[in-house]
Amino acid sequence: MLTMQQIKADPERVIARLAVKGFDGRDAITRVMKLDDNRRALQLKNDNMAADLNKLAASIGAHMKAGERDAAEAAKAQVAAIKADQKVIADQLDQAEADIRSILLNVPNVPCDMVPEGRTAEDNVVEKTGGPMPDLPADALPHWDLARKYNLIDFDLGVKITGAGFPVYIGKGAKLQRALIQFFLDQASEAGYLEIQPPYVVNEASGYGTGQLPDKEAQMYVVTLDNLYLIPTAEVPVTNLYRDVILSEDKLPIKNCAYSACFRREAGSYGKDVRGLNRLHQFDKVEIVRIERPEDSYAALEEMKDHVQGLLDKLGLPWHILRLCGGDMSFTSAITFDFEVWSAAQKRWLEVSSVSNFETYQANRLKCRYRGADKKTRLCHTLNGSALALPRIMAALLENNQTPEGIVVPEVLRPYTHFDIIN
RNA sequence: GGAGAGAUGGCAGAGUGGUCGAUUGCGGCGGUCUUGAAAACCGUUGAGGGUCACACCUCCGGGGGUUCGAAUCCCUCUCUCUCCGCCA
Repeated sequence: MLTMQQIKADPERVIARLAVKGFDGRDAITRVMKLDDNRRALQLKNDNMAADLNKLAASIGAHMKAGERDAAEAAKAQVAAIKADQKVIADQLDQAEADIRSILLNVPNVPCDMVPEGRTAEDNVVEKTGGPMPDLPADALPHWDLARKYNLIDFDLGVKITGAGFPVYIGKGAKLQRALIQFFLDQASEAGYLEIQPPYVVNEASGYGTGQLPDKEAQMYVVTLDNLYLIPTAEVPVTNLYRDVILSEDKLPIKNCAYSACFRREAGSYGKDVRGLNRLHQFDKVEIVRIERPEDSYAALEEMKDHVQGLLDKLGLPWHILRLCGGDMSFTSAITFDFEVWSAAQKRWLEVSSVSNFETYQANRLKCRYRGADKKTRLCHTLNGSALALPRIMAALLENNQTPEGIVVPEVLRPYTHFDIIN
């Protein structure tokens, strides 16, 4: 959530930038500023009354000791009078704080200056393109047919034991998955990310920390008996490691990576969007997370983009980077770059990574701060990105690398798969 | 699942109604001493609100209550630990 400081620093700019996200924030921002003025006035009144009460309470003790019963009783009467008034003020103060919070929770993050205007995915800007475009024959198969042909993935078995969107990987399909995970983790380690193996289930507080709650509980699987949530991404447990902490500045930047299974309910899509591996309820992903000093976060973002691009280049996949327009960005992000790979048989781009800077938006809710050289505590910037999500990488690899002899495994994966072709 | 104990500052650990935002130790920071370091000694060291800066206010797991006054008493919730049972 936004901080009062950043709103008060330049409310007009905040309103103008929120409009880029298609969010009309004028009402919310003006109201929240008024409420905050009111809150400060109430706070002052409340504090002064509390100070008086403290003094009176102390004086009662002194009077009692001195045996001055009457003076003590008089002070008690005074206390009772002030307390009644203070109760009213305190209630108003609580209300003002609650109002501010509930407004701010519904205001999205402010997109940074680099974010282009636009409403939908159509308005995203292609920033960069790379990788070799495959030249497949007209009868090239989509990955779901390849998966069946080579017995790599069984979607029907998944339906039998769990339901749609829970594929079963078999044989070389399973090994290719494992190879990709290990490859991604090794690459991240090499780039200086500390590997974390987090729980796949988190508590309510963590859900709030990264913003899945209170809004998006419908997108998560919930273990109601224990009030726990299956993680939709490793971002949730890993980022929450830094909830309610004050880091010393020399600990920054923090660079973590984590493999996890990810669970998403994602109801509401259909057709070719959900065919095969395109959209699943359970999938695997390696995530990178960074905690940065504010002045370093945009350099970090570039580094993360380079890292993801490097992975795609090493796998030999054709990719492009989209700079998301305001309307297509997530609620919490200040800027997001999506990586898509070309799926040659489906003839469409598939999103495989999303790299974002949240600036202080997430850190504010998490209370993730650091202490600078001046001893002051400040909010960190948080960033994360997929590096990478497996299913669509798998889909593109299968489709793009199909040959009459079989599916060729990219060079970099062979040390992990121990085979170089699927046939 | 059964029984018991506990939750206090970065950590350890005192504190059972007022002088306690909290003894002490460790750790951190600054200094004295030293060529330098260690040791020793001295000082300092939680967070949030508020203020130009002070003052002042709040916070001893969360919430509620008793009291003029609560870390301390009562209720309640959550979590952790120990023992037993079950178990990869």
